[in-house]
Order: sequence, then structure tokens, then C-alpha cells
Amino acid sequence: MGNNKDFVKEITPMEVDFPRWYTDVILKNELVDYSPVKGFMVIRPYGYALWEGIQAFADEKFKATGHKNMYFPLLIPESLLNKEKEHVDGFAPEVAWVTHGGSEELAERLCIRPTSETIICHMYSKWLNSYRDLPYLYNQWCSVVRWEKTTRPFLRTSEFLWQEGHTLHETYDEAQEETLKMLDIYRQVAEDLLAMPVVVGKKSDKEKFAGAESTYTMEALMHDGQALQAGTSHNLGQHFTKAFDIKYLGRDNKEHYPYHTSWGISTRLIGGLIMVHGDNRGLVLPPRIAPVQAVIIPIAMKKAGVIEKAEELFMAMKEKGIRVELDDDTKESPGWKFNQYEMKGYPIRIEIGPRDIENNQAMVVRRDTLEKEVVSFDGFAGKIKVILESMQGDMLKKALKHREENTHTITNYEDYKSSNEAKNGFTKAMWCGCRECEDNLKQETGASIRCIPFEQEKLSDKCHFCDKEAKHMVYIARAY
RNA sequence: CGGGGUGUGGCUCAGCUUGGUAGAGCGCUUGGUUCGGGACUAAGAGGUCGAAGGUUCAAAUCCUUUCACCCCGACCA
Repeated sequence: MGNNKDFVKEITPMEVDFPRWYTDVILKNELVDYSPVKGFMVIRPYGYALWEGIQAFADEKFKATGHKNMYFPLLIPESLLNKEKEHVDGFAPEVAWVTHGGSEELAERLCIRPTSETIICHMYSKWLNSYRDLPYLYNQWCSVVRWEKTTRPFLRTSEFLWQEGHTLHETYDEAQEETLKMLDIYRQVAEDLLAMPVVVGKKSDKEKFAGAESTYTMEALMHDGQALQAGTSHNLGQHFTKAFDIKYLGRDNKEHYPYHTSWGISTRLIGGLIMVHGDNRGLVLPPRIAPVQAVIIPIAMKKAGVIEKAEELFMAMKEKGIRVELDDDTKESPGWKFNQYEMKGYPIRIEIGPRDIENNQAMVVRRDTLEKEVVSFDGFAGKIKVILESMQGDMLKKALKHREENTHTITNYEDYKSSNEAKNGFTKAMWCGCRECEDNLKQETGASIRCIPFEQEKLSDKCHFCDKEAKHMVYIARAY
């Protein structure tokens, strides 16, 4: 009962039941709550703050690379959705339809956007005239709806918040460059902001976006050994621009179809953040994304000088730009607060009591390692800043180490099929590139080809699944 | 859509087998004492037992139907 210090009361240990650990963490932390409609989640303030952090970081990078934000409507007429065949085939099974306006049945039903290529292309076709207008570099922050059968907060919900960038370019090469540039920004969001290491690469044809020429992805490994697609960037070629008749007059005074990209990251990243860093006490947030980076907990607040010193440190840290909170609530005991803030994943906790003040120091505890350290009041805020910075790097390293320890190299397919151990984590394998091998893998093991990484290694000349000549090294894993 | 599970104060659950008119712990409110790893105490507030129908003198409990949610698969960011 109370003497087990390894886990926070009411959070199921992850070794016991990982999915339950996950739901416990998000519900106890009040990141989300279930709404009356299945699959639709309420994102509560602490959860939304994480999304705002991701938005701020990504949006700044989008703007810095010349993109502007816009907003397109929620509803898309069925006729528009139907214009690109692969696209509609891919999305039709999961769109929600609006059939009535008030009590009147609509002449044409409207779909709630599952993604906005169609409506955006429709508008682009009206706007684009000349090569001088290109490139079109636009993005929108919005929510989309996909009627999912199985939903889990953040990881897969029927409605989710995301951003979708949609760009047009004069040449294929420019579009390709854009696709990879945005993927790299996503990699920065994952690695630099969320301390979540990712494998970047290309999707197989089976896994690519409906209507894309090629899809690029970043894949992260969760604590339970399953992969998570954390962001995608698509080179859409001219599939949509031709279907939507987007044309411009080129330098040669002839009409041309531009090349098109789209790219997105979503609130799913928050699920990844939780599952990469969390432990049995709850959330562990990297300092850069943490809504609160440090909390000061005064001990024995009524004793002379305690509150004053706590406030002084609070102000000093605030001035240094640290997102800091002072918990001077008298109702809860310090012990309760310690546990509470550990559950919430605040990177640093500062304990300050009469004994500390006598010694001109405070007790500083890091959330990632739970190490306690005595820090002198002299230059205190600066020292906290240094700790926060090193935590960010340490957390990325720790997650990277976990991924490396759980990345295997296939020896032969039969062994892989029969071993559950092998399926836990990423496995590198050689692949001939054919669809049949990919389908068999999925059916026989539940794992899929997550991506063809940019960083290739030659493990063998032969495909591990069929013995034909190998084309690529791929990462395979079971995925969320 | 298959397989499993759960619906009882805000939360976790007991009560159901064997019908008798609703409980505990936590949380919440107010006061006092506390405060270095989930404090103690006193007094309170709070529930048409998921919904509908049926059996019965009487239903949280038995029967029928239904709805919702969670977990595991297939589909997907």
C-alpha cells in the first residue's frame, strides 16, 4: 500500500498493463476527458497547453520558411471529395456526413473534412494564374474528423486537432524539396522540442497517403515497443492539381499543372510525448514543452522568512524566463504536493524550508532522474536554467538509448514470426519492395513496414521475406 | 464489425447469489491543529443505483430489451 514508492497511487504500473497506465496518466493529470460522443475527446487546460507549445514551436518554423496561415471551411461537398479517385477510396469509409440543414434535407450531402486537399485545391484552382504566383505556401490549424472504429485519447480520436500545410510549386524538384524540408521541421518538433527521437524515411506504397505520389514519415518508438507515426509529409505530384484543374501560365506562355505537397502533425504527438517519457509516477515532460518548468514548494510556510525567500526565488526565476510556479497553498502537505507534481511531470521541483534558508540553499529535484541536489541561493535562477537545459538533452539521449536497445536486426523471417520478443521494438530487415511480402508480414505477424529510412544499411542481398533481390532496408514494427 | 469487460454520490468500488426501500474509502465545504515524501481532527453537503419495460405487496438485486463506455483484434494520423 502506502510504502510502495515506485508508483503513484492510482496509476497502474506500465509493466502490468501499458494501455491502462496510459489512460490512467492522461485522466489523472486531467489532460483529456471523454465527451458524450464516442471518440470525441475534451482536451482540458493542461493537455491543451501541451498542444499550444507544439503549435508555437511549429508555427514559428513554418513562418520562418515562408508559409502563411489561412483557414478553409469545415464542410466539403461530396462532389469535390470525389474528384480524386484514390483519395476518395482511401477516405470515404471514414467520413462523417452532414445531410440536413435544419429540417431540410440537403440537395448534396456535405462531408466534414477528414483532410482538406479537395477544398483547398478547389480554391487554389480559382486563385492561381501565373508562375509568378508560385510557390503557394499555406498552412491551416484546424480539426478534422475521421470516423474511427477504435479510438484512444490523443493517439486516435474521431476528431483531432492538427495543422495541414498545402503548397504548390512550379517544378517537381521544388515540391520534393518542400516535402523533405517540412519533414525535417517535424523532426525538429519531435527531437528538439519533445525530446522524442524519430526515424525518418519514406512510406511504402501500401502505407502512403491516399492520392500521394510519395509519403514521408517520422516514426517514434514508444515505451511498450510499439511504433507511432508521429508526422507525415506528402509529395502529391500532380494528382490533385490535374483532378482539380489547377493551372497557371508558365514562363513559356503555356498552361501547366503545378506540383503539390501536403504535410501534417496532430495532437497525436502528445500521446507520443507521454508514451516516450512517462514512468510509473506519471508524466515526465521535457523542459521545453513543459507548461510549468519548475515549481517551488515552501515547507513550514508560517516560519519566519520562508514565504519571503520563496517569493524572491520565484521572481528571480521568472526574470530569467523560466516558467515557474509557487505553490503556497496551505491545505495540502508537502508530501502530497511532491507526488502531485511528479505525476504532472513538472521538470523541476524546488523545496525550500527553514533549514535551507539557514544554509543559504534549496533542495532541487529533477523529474527525469528523481535525483535530489542542494543548490545554493547564489545565482540560483541561472543554475536552474542550466539544469533545465541539460535535462532536455538528457531526456532525448535516454529515449534514444531506449530505441537503440529495442531496435533489432532480423536474422530470418521464420524466427521473427515465432518470436514475440522480436516484435517488441523496431526491426531492421531487407525488403524486395513487393506488395505481397508486405501483406504477408502484416497478416502473419501484425507488424508492418513503418518506413524505408533515409539512412540505409545493407544487411543482405536478399529480401528477408521472399528471398528475391532486396531493394531497401526497412524498419518493421507493430504500430499504434 | 468480431471477442472480452464494466455501468451504484465527483472518483474507486461494496451490496446483487438468497428482493425488504442505499453503504465504505477517497474527494468536496467549514473550523482548529499541522507542514523536509500522499497529515490529524470535528461538523457538514452530496445518489430517481446507465435507460425502458416486465414480475412482485416490495426491485440496485429477478426477467426482457436497449444504450453507453473501456480493453483486445481487423481499418486508419
